[in-house]
Amino acid sequence: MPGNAASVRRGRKYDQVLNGAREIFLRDGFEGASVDEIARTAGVSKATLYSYFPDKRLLFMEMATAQCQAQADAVLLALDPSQPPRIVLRYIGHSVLGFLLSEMGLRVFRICVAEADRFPELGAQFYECGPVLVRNELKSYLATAMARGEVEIDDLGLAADQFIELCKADLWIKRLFGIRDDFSEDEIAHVVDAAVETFLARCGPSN
Amino acid sequence: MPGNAASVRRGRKYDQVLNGAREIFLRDGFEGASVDEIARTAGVSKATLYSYFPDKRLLFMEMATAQCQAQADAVLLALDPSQPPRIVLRYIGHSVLGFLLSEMGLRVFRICVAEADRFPELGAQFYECGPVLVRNELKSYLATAMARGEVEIDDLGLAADQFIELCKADLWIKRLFGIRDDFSEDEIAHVVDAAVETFLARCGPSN
DNA sequence: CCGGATCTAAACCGGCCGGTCTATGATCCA
DNA sequence: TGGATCATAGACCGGCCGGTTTAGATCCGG
Repeated sequence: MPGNAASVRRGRKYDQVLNGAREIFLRDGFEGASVDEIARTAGVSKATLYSYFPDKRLLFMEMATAQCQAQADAVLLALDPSQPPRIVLRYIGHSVLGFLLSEMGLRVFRICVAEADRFPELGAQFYECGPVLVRNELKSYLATAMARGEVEIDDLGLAADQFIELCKADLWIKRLFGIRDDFSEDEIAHVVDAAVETFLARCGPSN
Repeated sequence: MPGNAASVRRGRKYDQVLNGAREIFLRDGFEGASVDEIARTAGVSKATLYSYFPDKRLLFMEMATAQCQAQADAVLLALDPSQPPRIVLRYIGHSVLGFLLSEMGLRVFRICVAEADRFPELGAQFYECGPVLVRNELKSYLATAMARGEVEIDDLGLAADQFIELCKADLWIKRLFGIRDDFSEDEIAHVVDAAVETFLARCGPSN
């Protein structure tokens, strides 16, 4: 359930405030965003905003974790563990890259990374709500695939991490540092396919 | 040569200012760092600081790129291309992870990521001075190794990126989000070895 | 020992920010 | 209908920041 942090009130204007917060935080970052502008964008007075959220940081956390949850849930919903590795890995690769390369994924990641040391709960919460969920799902899929004899893996957790990392190759770092802004479906498919090939070369059935 | 940005003056106090800037920026981030404190730490008056660097952003860029250059150069210096893939890949893996997991590497990365969109030249410059150098060196090593028949690769650039990404698995994201602060040599060696194995499983000599 | 360049401390400026408070208006339920 | 709760606009506060300026100290080559 979404009630992560203490003393966040629910009520009629809750979503309204959160939407305004998302828009401004993602546009301007945590430090760059002004509470006045969030309130204005949300169509709410500053006093109202502060009656729902005790301070700026809690407001940001609530927004960021809601985004991650929604994203991770959407990915996991459509995953079919009965499919063979090539299919499932490609699906996960495209999902993960789709989020990481998207405007929202990029900005949430940037802000969480930037604020992680001045605001440690945020880093942990982001990690739990996003990367960990996908990683665990992939891990348990790999376990079932191994039970079917489709792959052969000793360290499931590390293997899952390796595959996720493989998917990021080239594209993600360029996006992160603004070298490139968007990528064709072909480019993404190329990287994902290469990730699948490399991954299965080590633990695939031919092994 | 270090003269990247326009209108940065050289002089007696140049390094002094840069050292103060490094200390405060890495401790507090870009927004968090105050120019007053940088000047104080550097043992220099604010007026002097502004006579060397036209503004805070240029000062930060100069500091960040100097750090990256130094780091990348140190790695590349000790690389011996005549060694076989397992040796060279392990060396590069340990070097890259050593930097990424270090206090300085972490902070430089965090700040550059955070400021990349409000400050696009910084993202590009960091990318060029750090990741790209290592990637290119690895790429050209892979080319020579392929000439010796030790590996078989069609897309050298993508392969280099894949290996770097494989090295990050598990450890780096935990460090980035503050889940863990330090890692044993054994943990690092385990991840690097797994990266080498996965990488060579696809393109190694047995293939 | 002089004179220009360099450095210094500290005051100063305009501006923005997070957060509080006040005084008024809307809503709702008994 | 009346009173309590909730929302509103916006003034207000203390504080910090990047950057400029001033007025004087210090250095150094000739």
